[in-house]
Amino acid sequence: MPELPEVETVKRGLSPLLQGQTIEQVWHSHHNMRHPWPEDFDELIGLSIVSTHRRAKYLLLQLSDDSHLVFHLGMTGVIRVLSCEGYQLVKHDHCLIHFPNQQVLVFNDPRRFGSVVWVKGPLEAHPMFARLGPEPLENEFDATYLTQQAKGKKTTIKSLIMNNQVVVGVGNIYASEALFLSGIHPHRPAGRISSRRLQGLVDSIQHVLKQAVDAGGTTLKDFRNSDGQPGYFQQTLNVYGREGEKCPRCEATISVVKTCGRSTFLCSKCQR
DNA sequence: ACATTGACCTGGGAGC
DNA sequence: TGCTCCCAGGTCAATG
Repeated sequence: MPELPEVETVKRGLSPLLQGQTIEQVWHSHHNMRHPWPEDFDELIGLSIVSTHRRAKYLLLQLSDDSHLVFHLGMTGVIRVLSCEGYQLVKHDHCLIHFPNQQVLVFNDPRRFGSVVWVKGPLEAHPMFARLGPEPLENEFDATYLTQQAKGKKTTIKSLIMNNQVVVGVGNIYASEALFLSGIHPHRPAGRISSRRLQGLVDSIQHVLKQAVDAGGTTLKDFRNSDGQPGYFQQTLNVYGREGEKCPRCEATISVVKTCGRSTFLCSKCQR
């Protein structure tokens, strides 16, 4: 289940394999993904990949005509670059991109929450990107900003930090973890938290995301990086998926509650 | 305008 | 063993 650190890990793995490669052949399945397949997909042929980037949970391939091929991994998407010699399609393969060096990019996604979109204009003008908030690891995301975003909001703090218009890349796992680290109860109304505590939350979000990036992402069920290797961050999760275990800070028991339809793990003694 | 819920989709695990 | 049910969660449309 890729969040920001997982997509960043994939990007770092793919970058040296893709940079400078020219697209020689493309194929996509006829299954519906989150977005329809580009009708002119074949016109990718002949373009080359200038650089790879990440914005929020989107993986961006900048092409030689200044367009971007955008991948979203959804919940279960995996992108790998393999030798195309003798490569045979496996179940849930949805997109192949062949390169002249006998390598092929393979996008496999069992649940089809992911997508591949070809954006030809400026990214920030595309509806998918137009309303995205700042990157959590960049300077724009700080206590002043979060305090301003939280002001007057009745929604829960967990819902606020998972809102892409407020800040991108914080999914269910890292939201639970950051709220634990900063001692804030996930159900607390966002507008009723002091800016001092929001500063702590910003620090926690950045800390947990940096740690996870350094560990190569979290592996829960599905995530594999571009080498097919799992991430190692799950070994350092404090509360996520640990219902019934003891809080690492106090001796209370970790519980799970539902917030906006998502499981939220917390220590109700440490988090107020 | 803001806040919350449901739909999308499949595989895996629990329970019987 | 095999069946059914439920859950996982990112995003956005629909609803409150």
